[in-house]
Amino acid sequence: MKQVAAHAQVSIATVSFVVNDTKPVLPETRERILRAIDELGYRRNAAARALASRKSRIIALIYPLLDQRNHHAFIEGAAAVAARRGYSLVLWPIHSDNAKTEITALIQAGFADGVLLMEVQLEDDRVTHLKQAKAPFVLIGRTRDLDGIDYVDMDFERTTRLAVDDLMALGHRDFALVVEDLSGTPLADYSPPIRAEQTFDLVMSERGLRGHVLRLAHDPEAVRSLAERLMREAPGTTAVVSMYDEASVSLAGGFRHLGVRIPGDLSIVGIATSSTITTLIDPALTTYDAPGAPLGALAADALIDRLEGRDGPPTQVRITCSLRAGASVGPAPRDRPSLDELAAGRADAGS
Amino acid sequence: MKQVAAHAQVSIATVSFVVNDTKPVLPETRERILRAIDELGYRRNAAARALASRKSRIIALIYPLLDQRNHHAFIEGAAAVAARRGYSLVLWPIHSDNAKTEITALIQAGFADGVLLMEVQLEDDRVTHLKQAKAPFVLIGRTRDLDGIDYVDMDFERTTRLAVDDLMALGHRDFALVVEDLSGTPLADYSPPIRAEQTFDLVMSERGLRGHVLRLAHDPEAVRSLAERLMREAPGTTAVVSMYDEASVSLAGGFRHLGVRIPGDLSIVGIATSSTITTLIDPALTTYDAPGAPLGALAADALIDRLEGRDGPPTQVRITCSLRAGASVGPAPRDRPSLDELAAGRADAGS
DNA sequence: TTGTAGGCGTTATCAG
DNA sequence: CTGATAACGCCTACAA
Repeated sequence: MKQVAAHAQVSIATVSFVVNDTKPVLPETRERILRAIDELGYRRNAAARALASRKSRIIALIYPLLDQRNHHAFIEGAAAVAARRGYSLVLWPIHSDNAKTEITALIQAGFADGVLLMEVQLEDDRVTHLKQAKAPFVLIGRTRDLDGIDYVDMDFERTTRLAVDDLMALGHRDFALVVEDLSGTPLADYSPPIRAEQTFDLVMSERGLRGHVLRLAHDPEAVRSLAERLMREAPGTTAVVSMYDEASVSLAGGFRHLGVRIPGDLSIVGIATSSTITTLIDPALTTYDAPGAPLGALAADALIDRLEGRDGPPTQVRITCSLRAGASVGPAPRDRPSLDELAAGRADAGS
Repeated sequence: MKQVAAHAQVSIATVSFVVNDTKPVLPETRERILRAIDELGYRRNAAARALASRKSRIIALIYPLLDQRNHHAFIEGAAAVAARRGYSLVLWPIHSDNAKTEITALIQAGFADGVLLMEVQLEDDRVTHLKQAKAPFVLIGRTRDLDGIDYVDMDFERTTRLAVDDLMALGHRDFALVVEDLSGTPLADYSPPIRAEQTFDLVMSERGLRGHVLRLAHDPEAVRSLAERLMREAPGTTAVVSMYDEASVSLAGGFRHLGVRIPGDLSIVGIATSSTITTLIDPALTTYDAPGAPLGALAADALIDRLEGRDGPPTQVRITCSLRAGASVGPAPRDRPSLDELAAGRADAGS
């Protein structure tokens, strides 16, 4: 910086002013400085800057290591906004075991100015730590207590209703919902499946529909045999709403194998879908896609707003998943035999 | 730090010595200092430390945004090693468009001491930039020119041979290989599928086997119709080696639907498998799993070694994928009709 | 609009 | 083994 100042015949302070755009500088001086910067290939030192300004201009996205979800779209959305606003988004992998230490270290060391937290649980220790450390943060997802908390989230309630309504309009009356059963895992308190299930139950009773819930542990064998299970537990089902992408794959494949036609005999839709695997299902799954990129962008914007001193009411946004047409949905079949009879019949024909 | 020094009645220098373990300190003084640190809840400031020592103790894993691969295991391996050795691993999302700017910024700004680079292409601009910026780096994957370069990689050659050999031992003589066709994408020059294909061709001719290669673009329709395509192009195939997880899912599902029994009529194995989706295939896919965690760990270790001044020959490691048994492999069928005849026969029976 | 100068919190060198 | 103290590179009142 000294060299740049000398080269442009100004003081080092002036260089700082143009580099940070923090004070007005005559166009010609600015020009001279920029040229000097360019010629000398100068880049400001992040550590020194952070030390002097007490701001790192880094936002940390706490990156859940225990988890196999697909966060790509979300990260992209957040990274784009961060870049546009002069921040760096950094993914900080932490184990939930030592969350406390790592989070306070992250903040107290001044490494990050603020935090984006994903895979939020209804009661989430990390949120407590973040509050204690007085770190600005924005949740992706929701805790039970949302008072004064910035968050962005998918609107699972509306998405669930939307999916059911669309299927109802096609004449379906017998529903099943597939959700992950996370009890016993570190994500036991993760709310999306819980909320989807509650909404589903509610809608079913409101509309006088039949609804069966399939909670499915993250266990290959359980997932693989899902079609058989549905057939057994709710053979009258004509429409399945699945919030578990891998299960959707298995379900479609399993029924196809059993001779149940999709969507002729059974309609399937995915909700809150984030993996591309569903496009590979045959027929391609109709989904209500998770709005990953917009959520990431909103979260980053909200956080940076806070960092830059915007106060006011918390950002609390929910986005409904949007429909991506596939070929797995059709009108409710008339007088279709139960799924097990159907499968048995087709099996006879095929033997 | 001043407060801690006062509280423990030593100089601030001494505090630094115990905090960094950089000079011998009397056990009792150290004890006093540690206690003071604890009582005051002191944590050293990352920026100041980086500024004074000219080291950030951060290693950046350049995180490919364009890509949907599953890097979880790898990241976990690297993060664990980094933590153990007192470094922070940070994932730095960059678009390949402005790779040059972002990489030099990352290094010149002193943000990271070194870089881990994944999804390496045979000719990779980012490597050039890294060299220019004189940044210590370790590749996960390989460039064409490896002279003096630290890298860790999967051994696709040996893995491919291994898979073929195991299938040969079961009597298979008619092979097909499924690889991603990345031409026309930003990853066009990504070497794993290229090398697997070359090895496959080589092994086939060495052993006098029949081998058919299916290059498959990342296109839902193409993936979905894979079984039909194989049936058409290489109806004599009895064993498929797939390096494309999504395609494996589609293939297994497709053949099951066509009445081709797995593994009775056709064996399928996955190689370099990194997603858990293959466990959901029915029957569960037999795979040679990508050694993500060990590779990540090795890469991080190699990088930190460099950062800490170990010189000597470059780390150049290749790890072969290890077998995870599934139920998709069996002995070669005797006198099996061609796949299309088989499917036609079963379809007749079923209609 | 620009310059001066005092930190920012640590590390590291050099004495003691 | 411990203590002073000069950097580290930049930001930011405060002056001019």
